[in-house]
Amino acid sequence: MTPLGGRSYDRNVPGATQETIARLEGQGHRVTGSRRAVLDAIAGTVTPFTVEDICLAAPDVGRATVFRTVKLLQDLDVVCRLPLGDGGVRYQLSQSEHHHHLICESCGAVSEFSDPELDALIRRNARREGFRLDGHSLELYGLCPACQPGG
Amino acid sequence: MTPLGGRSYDRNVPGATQETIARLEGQGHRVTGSRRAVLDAIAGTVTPFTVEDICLAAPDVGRATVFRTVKLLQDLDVVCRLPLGDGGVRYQLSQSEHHHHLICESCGAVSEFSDPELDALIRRNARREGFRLDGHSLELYGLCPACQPGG
DNA sequence: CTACATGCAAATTGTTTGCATAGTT
DNA sequence: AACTATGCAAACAATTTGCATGTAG
Repeated sequence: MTPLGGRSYDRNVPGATQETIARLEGQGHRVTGSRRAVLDAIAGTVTPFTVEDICLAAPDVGRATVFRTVKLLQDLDVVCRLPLGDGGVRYQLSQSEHHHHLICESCGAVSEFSDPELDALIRRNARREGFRLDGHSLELYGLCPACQPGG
Repeated sequence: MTPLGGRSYDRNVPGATQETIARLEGQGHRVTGSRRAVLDAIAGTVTPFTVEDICLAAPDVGRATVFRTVKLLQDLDVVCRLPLGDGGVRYQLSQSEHHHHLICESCGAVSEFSDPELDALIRRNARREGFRLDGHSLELYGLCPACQPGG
């Protein structure tokens, strides 16, 4: 993937779309208008996004196609599914580095952070239980600075 | 769904049902036959369970009531929802201590662990980002000992 | 007796599939 | 031209809701 050394949150990098298109071609998938539209929608979305977000951002693409495309992107490891605590299904670009989510229960904002020390500790716990770790997800729920009383 | 063998946290403790009934009464909720049946079903289930599991174990209780009861138990903090990677929804008794989940992507087994050091690190990250932390969820995905090649 | 709980079925919501057609390569 | 992808609608699956009836307190 694009070696974006970029910021942790806000918008997805524009280059990601181009690179994904290259990957589609490389794997023998066709680069269609619908797929471009979905990729653009994803690139313009604050992570993490829902299928609904994409449908709104790419209104000319049918729902079924959005679902099919998101699934395809999952298979290509371009996006990954994010199991949120509220049961809602979200996706986000699979980024090179691990990050976790801070979810504001008041305004719904999602920001990200990463902490190598935390990841190391997680790996250690998995090892202790005899698990072969493939991935993990960590979400913190609370109030963002702007939503705190007196903040 | 393959039960996870040989661990200490396989079955739910019998006392939990009685305690939950006491809590229901204490909060002004009625203790009905359906609710008892659902609680018994949960008590007899290997964690984590699905709504379907309960419907099978308590066939005389209508589906809607099972959903309503599980939601009530969530509100009472008797059970908690588990966001699994495959999108399936499971629940389990909220255990006394804070814990995290190890989810086997092969057999679906879910085991638990807790690590105060990890929790402390999580709190520190939230503080650094200015978040007022209310809760968090952490799931690790991988292969359990039994499902590892050569394991 | 009164209000809350239940069951059933209809209504929602979220996701997948069948099929004829449009679009890529 | 060959074959894949799309859109639409119907099919599904999971969960919620309206309402008349049952029942715990």
